[in-house]
Amino acid sequence: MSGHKSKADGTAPPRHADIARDLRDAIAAGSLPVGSVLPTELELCAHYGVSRHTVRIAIADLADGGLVTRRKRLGTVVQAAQPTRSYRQTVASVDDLVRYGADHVRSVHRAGLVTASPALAKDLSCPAGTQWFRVSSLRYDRLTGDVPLGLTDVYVDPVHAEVGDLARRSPDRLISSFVAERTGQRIARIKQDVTAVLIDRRLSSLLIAEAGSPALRIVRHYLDDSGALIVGSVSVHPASRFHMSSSLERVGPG
Amino acid sequence: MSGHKSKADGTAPPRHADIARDLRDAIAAGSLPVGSVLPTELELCAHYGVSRHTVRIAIADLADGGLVTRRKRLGTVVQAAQPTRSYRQTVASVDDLVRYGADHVRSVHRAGLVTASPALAKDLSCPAGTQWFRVSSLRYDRLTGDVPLGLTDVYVDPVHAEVGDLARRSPDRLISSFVAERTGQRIARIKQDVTAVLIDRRLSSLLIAEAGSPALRIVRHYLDDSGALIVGSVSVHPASRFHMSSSLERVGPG
DNA sequence: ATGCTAAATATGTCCGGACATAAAAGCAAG
DNA sequence: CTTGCTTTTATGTCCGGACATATTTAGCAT
Repeated sequence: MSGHKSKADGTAPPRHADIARDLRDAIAAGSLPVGSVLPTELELCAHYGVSRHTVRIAIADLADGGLVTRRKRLGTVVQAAQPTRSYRQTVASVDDLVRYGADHVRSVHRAGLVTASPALAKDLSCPAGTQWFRVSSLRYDRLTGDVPLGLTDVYVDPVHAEVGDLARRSPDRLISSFVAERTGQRIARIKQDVTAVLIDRRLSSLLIAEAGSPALRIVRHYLDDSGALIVGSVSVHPASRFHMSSSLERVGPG
Repeated sequence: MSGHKSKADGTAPPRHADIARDLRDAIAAGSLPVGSVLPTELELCAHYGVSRHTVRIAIADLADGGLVTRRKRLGTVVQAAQPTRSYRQTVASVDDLVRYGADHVRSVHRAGLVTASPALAKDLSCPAGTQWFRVSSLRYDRLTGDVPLGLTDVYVDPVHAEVGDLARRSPDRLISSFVAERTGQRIARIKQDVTAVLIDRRLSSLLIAEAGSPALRIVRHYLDDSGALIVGSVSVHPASRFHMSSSLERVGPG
């Protein structure tokens, strides 16, 4: 151990950082390709001449960066070849994501079973003909309240049809959170797709907006840990009343 | 220690998680307010009857969530009362943010000095009448190349007017990165605002898209560490050729 | 009162050991 | 060949000890 006291000159990194960097380089260089299993903790201890504690800290760093995942018996599996995280957008909740605040309220317009048309099937990445329970709601600003900010269709498995009533009774809460509660599933990932559309004649009367005027159309998939779709949603917001703001900050080294 | 074997029934969380939750609750409840110092590691060991290792894991969890920061001699200081980071969107680079990949190329359409109109002043959060050097570029898909994916106006301080030539010579690189390099400033934060517009007559010929058709309009501010605007940009993308996809994943506890 | 130095304090790194847990692999029986 | 049980394997939790490091505090000299 006395050899390691030489780091007392203040210029040497901790051992675990060296090991993490070594492993990170090996992954990036392809010698530990995506899908491969890292040497076991004990093998790495032998290889680097360090304690298991030190190896674990190093690997935890890789896991935090999303490069590897760890499973008992199977080992430590490479998930990604690059630490890809240089900018980060953080939101506290799904509410923040959709830019609704405390002054917005939802009004359920209609709810019921629907069969996925080819267009809806494309939105929800499901087979055409799939049955969904749809809750359509208009979103208003609580203070002004006169015209809707947007219309959102939320799609859930028909076994959760009771969320229609729950949504009516709790207009301040998102439907996706009701479903997550009732199923015990956790929303682990949200995929979002934004595009621009023209408001058609059907939406124009609902949204009290001129047909042909521009709107943002946002499709969201709320996914659980295994990647299964828990809830889908399709929102349309007249451009004049709604925009999406976000902020990304740099993390890690430049 | 034998009392702790009772967690072998599979239902009890690890001890470090209980301690982290306790501390998190105390912080949220205000008994450990922002700016205060947590009990020392050794005090927490005595209080919870656990080893220092266990306490450190618990506090590391709080530190990862941004609730506390740790300093030698001073101790562990509460930074925030709420864990604000539940979902995270990560992008590797500014290129990824704007959804341009290796198969897209930029063609400079025009470059020159402009004076900020009230509308532009609103976009760039600057006083009307401010002078900017503007570089207008069309973005094409390298493979298909026939119609533009969008038009982007980038605004920089006129002292950096040479980026116009740089942009012409390196059509694969973002102008914001040129500016950052030349000024030695680092893009620390990117603010983005997305809305929907109709393509007007001027843009329709540039973008080879029908006037009145929908498009995404994206305003971005590239900010340095002090929050100063380094570069502004305004992009318009016909909806039929461009959409914004993003993915947010859950971090930290449910 | 000011400045410098040494001591004290709280966190950071690392070691090694023991046991728990999840899950893959192996083996035996039907 | 399939099923069920046991063993083995790799990670996860936790203990306790030792030394290093950054930095504040206390003490002393001018």
